[in-house]
Amino acid sequence: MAKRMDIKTFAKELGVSTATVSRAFGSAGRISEKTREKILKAADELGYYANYNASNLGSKKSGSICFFYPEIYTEEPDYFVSEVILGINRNLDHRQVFKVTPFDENDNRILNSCKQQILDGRVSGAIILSGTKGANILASLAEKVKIPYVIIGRNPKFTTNTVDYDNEHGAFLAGKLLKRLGRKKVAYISGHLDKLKKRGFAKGFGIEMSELITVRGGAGFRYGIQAMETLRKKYPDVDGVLCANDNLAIGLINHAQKIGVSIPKDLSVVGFDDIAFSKFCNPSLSTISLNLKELGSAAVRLLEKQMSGRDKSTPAKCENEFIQCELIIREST
Amino acid sequence: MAKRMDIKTFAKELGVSTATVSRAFGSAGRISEKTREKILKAADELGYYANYNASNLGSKKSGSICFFYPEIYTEEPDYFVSEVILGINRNLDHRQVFKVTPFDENDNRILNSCKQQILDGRVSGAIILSGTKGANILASLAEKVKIPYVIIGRNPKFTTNTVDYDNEHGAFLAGKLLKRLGRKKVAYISGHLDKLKKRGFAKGFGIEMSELITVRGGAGFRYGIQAMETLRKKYPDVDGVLCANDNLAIGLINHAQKIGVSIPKDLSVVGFDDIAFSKFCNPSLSTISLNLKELGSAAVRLLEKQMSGRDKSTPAKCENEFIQCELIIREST
DNA sequence: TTGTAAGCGTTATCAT
DNA sequence: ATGATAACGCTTACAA
Repeated sequence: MAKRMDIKTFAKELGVSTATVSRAFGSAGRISEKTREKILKAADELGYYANYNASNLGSKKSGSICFFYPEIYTEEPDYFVSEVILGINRNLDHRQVFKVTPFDENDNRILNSCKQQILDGRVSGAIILSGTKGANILASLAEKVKIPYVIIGRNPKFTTNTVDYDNEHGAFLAGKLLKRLGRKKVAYISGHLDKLKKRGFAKGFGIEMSELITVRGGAGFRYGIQAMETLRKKYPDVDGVLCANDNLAIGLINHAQKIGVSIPKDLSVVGFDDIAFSKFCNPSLSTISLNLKELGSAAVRLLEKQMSGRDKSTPAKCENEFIQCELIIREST
Repeated sequence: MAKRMDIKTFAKELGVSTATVSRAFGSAGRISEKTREKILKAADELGYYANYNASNLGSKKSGSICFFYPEIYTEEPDYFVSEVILGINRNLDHRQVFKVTPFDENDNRILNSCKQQILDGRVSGAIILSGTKGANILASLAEKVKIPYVIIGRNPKFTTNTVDYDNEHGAFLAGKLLKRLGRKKVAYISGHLDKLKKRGFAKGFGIEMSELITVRGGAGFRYGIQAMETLRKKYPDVDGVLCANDNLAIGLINHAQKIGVSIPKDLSVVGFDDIAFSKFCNPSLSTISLNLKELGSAAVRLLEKQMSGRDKSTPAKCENEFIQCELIIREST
């Protein structure tokens, strides 16, 4: 890094003290509007900026807002996450620095690096996408070091500061829909957070969970293709499916069309998440909308509530936000 | 933040000096393997971590690798960017902290915040997605403060440390394809970085640029729908299009099908970028592949070359990387 | 409202 | 190989 002007030489240049300069940039007052303006103007001209690390060290304040999420897609971008990020970004005060950090469940080096970020003061607020062990570890850590954090997704270990949505109810709606459409035999294509989805789906369709056919899916289009293959070979009489996520559904539909299975005539397909693409596939995808962007927005609201209503030692505990699932009926059912 | 153990008390606890503790975590040697191990073990047990800001301040080293990109999609996630990020993430040494920072061309507050991040030492290496004024500003800044940076995309103002790809040639391939398919009249649906694409497209199809019909598109599905409307109303005889990006193409195809235009019979559609989804639409999308992930990987390679082969005051100038465009023929042509 | 100076928790320089 | 200590560049009592 190039050497930059420091506060001392800048202050000397202006004939004021370093304290005054510092105050000009802060929001604590204790400075006349006139000198503040003078200093800000001079800073702009002379190119003075406070050193970030020094500033944080001095004030004992720290870092940026950080979004931690498990990286489960490796070949394709995770559209779910992309849209949540969109929601976060749009609602975050843009003076806040926002950092996006994927972590790999199975790579301890990466997970440790995330842990350390929380521990060493780089993160002043964390948004954590739930659903994996790693997420739990990070959330516990945030709790322990008492930084504001919010968890997206239900998590039995954390009952406060979460943004929740009801996978079970969403899947229930899907099951009910397929029943109403007169489908005879349904299957669930698994992926992520399957337990609740299966339960809801079976209930909605009016069968026991034990009767529900489950086909292994995954995360990403290709798993949808595989699942469709399995379906054809092992369960040719299935005429309705719920997929654990939209990508899976899109891959499945794609392959169905290739092998001459007509959607929705032969097979009704319901996705999960409602990513932006779902509206633009052909056939467009019926799906359970999780209101992804709203999920991100709510997380930010919760985080900011904690950061503001806060005695300096402990972040406030906030009530949870709840995001309603919706059934979006399009052409694939 | 909760108060944590600092290096002094930790060192005292162990009966060593703070310097020794510091060395145990660093890589500069000057410490016996035995004491290092002892210290690392104790740190783990007692929960000691170096404070990030203090550490950076002391060493005059700074921050993280940062990816700056202009946020042009607001309603939908930017899939182009998502895939580039994937490429970056996969190739970055995971000890590096990676920060993703969208900026808004038109919001000076955000742009300033980015500038400040570069200036105040938070960023130790920048990857900048080119194509906008803001990108130029940030790149100039990086150049000025002498941090390693790489620019993705051609930029006449920066002739070194760039990862380049040839939009013009890609579009040329698209034009040639449509010609070969016997299409009579083509149009270009605009979006981003249009000039070179138009030139290449016209050349490939064998017409003058002035003869090329251009329909206003944008970024995002919805603009594809609009463009298809325009096409129908104003240019019903167009039988082949190149869209500036895949989203545009997908939206266009979607609407075409709704209004009874058969793809590719009535209209051949070529996209640009080759996002993951293009393979899974129906019809699947013929497109110019920019090898998005490879773009990210190359950027990291270049950045690391600068950071390693570096005398301490100035990052090395590195040769550019060049990523080949490819024509991917699928069902939409 | 402003200045002085004591931290903030490291790293790096010199000794030893 | 280790220890003492002066930076590092800022913030914030405390004084004026």
